[in-house]
Amino acid sequence: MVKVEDSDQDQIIISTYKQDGLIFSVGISSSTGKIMKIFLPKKDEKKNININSKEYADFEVSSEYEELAKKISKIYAGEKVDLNLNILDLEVHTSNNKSLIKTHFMRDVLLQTYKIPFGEVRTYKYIAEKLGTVAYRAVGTALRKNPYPLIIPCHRVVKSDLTIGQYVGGSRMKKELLEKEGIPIKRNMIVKDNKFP
DNA sequence: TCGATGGCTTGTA
DNA sequence: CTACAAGCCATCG
Repeated sequence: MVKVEDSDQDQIIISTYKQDGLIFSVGISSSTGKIMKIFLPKKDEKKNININSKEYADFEVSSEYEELAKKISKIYAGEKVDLNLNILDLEVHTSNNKSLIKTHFMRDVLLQTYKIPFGEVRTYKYIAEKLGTVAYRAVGTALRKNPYPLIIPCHRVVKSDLTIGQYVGGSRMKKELLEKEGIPIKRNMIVKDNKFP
């Protein structure tokens, strides 16, 4: 039986925006126009391109979505930016395509995380319980692979003891993101207030 | 397919 | 307070 691997390998358009010495980039599917990947800011431009070429077989750099990349930089800066979910590709793809959502569990985790309001946090346990499971740890594993950091605010998910927890961009970046949203943190611990569920 | 591995949680010392 | 073990479950190779 012959398996066709590259039937849905469409072209990815990469747009970037530079701000304060940081490079923000976003990958859009040329066929659907939806976001396939948000890259956390990088300092090194060459590194940025290397990641793209490693990730995608076929991509081109274009300024077409520069405004979108700019919006993402604003989220990083701590501004409250509303971006609708329908600009993201949230379909479940069981193929071995990279940077896509492969399971319903992962999709559910991402959707639940999206609901966390600006300036608030929830725990991994909370997300799991909302999904009716005790797979606390698997929630973390799913968020680790979040293709849309900042838009899907996985930085707002913290540990049950209220310490920050891990983050793909490093726990320092996670802490800074939370502080920029006005969440009080002492050492590595969220200071509990009435915004906590 | 199955064991190893994780952005976790809880209990115990 | 810290440290560590056991439990849990989705994912990966």
